[in-house]
Amino acid sequence: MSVNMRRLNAVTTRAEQRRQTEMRILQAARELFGEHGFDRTTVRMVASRAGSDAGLVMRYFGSKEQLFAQAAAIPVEGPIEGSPLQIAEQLTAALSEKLTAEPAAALAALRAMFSHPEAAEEVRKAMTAQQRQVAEQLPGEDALVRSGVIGALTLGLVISRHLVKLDGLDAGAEELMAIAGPLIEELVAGP
Amino acid sequence: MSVNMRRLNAVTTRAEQRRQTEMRILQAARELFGEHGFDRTTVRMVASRAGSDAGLVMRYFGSKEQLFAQAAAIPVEGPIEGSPLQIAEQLTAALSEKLTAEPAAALAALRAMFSHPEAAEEVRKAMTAQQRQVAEQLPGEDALVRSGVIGALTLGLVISRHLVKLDGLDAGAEELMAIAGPLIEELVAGP
DNA sequence: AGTTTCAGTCTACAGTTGTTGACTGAAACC
DNA sequence: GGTTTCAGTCAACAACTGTAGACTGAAACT
Repeated sequence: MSVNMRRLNAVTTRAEQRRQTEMRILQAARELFGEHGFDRTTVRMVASRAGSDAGLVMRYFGSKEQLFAQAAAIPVEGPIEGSPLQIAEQLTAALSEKLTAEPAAALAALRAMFSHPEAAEEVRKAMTAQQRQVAEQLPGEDALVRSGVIGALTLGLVISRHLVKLDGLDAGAEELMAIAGPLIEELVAGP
Repeated sequence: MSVNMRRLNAVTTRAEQRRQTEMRILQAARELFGEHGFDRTTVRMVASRAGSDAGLVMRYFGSKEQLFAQAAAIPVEGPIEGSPLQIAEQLTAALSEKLTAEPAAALAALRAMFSHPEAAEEVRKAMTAQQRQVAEQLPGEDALVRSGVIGALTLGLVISRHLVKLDGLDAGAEELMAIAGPLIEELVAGP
């Protein structure tokens, strides 16, 4: 009982304290990058919201770029496969989730895409990968174009709802899906 | 013949020289704002590409903000009206034009929208106005939502094509319209 | 011809930013 | 108990930015 034993009244050990601080910084970064984009978010702002210090942010994450990379990492989406009908179901389910989910992290990546070339490239890669995979399983000559339109529709809906806050798109997710769902089915089925 | 007569060998008068310089600056601003967004574009970059000087840009346009406002002004779109069939036609025509047109100015506005709050508000206003106007003429209970989805689809297509450069969306505008057109018709018609 | 205007250039300033390094105190170890 | 480690703080720097103002020379006017 030599190591790690002095945790009697100390509520948090040192390693855990650090982990918590890192998480607070990362969360603050996600929020701020999502609200103001990469360029308008300063390291000092992040540190301040996290109740921390700019120097510490640098030490823990290396640079603002690396902090951003961790904060706005695009979650990898599972493969979409099956019969056209199943594909349509999975696509609408994915869209529904994107419209419902807490938008902080996704917004950070989307915002950055418009001012931060590397982020744009990453979004492009993520979208292209999924789009290609879907296209392979769609019937028809213009499968790639149609799956591209599906991606565009998804992107447009997410941006219009969470970023532009367009009138009407603040409707319930079910109502939106009732309208967007058939469009996706139609795009999956082809002409 | 006292005024404006010394234009013998002088290829350009002074007033015209100035107008040309202003135009060069404005064009350079459009290009650079479109390529790099508002924050990543510096007044010096604009001046340099225009073969001019940063101080001069300030004197002519007042501030970087005002320069941007002029460079990225959103072109006012004509009203859309008529029978649902005519509306669908006008909407598809508008989309087709947005997919074909030179994207510099539009990109500047779009890029800025995600990092520049005032620009975001302006885009929101422009989109909302058109969307409301369209919604008024659509049948059905959920007209506003459907016209919102039309806006989202349009936005998503423009962004995916010009900014993300998504695979498949680099197809000819006709091919794209052959796919997107029916979707718009369906959204206009309602359930 | 002499004076005024003004397009264009150059220099400087004040504020902000990312980033670094020295310092401090308490927890972790022997 | 004494030493080491390390999370957290503070102050400073170098680069860059928007912006202002003084200056220059030639065109425009009388």
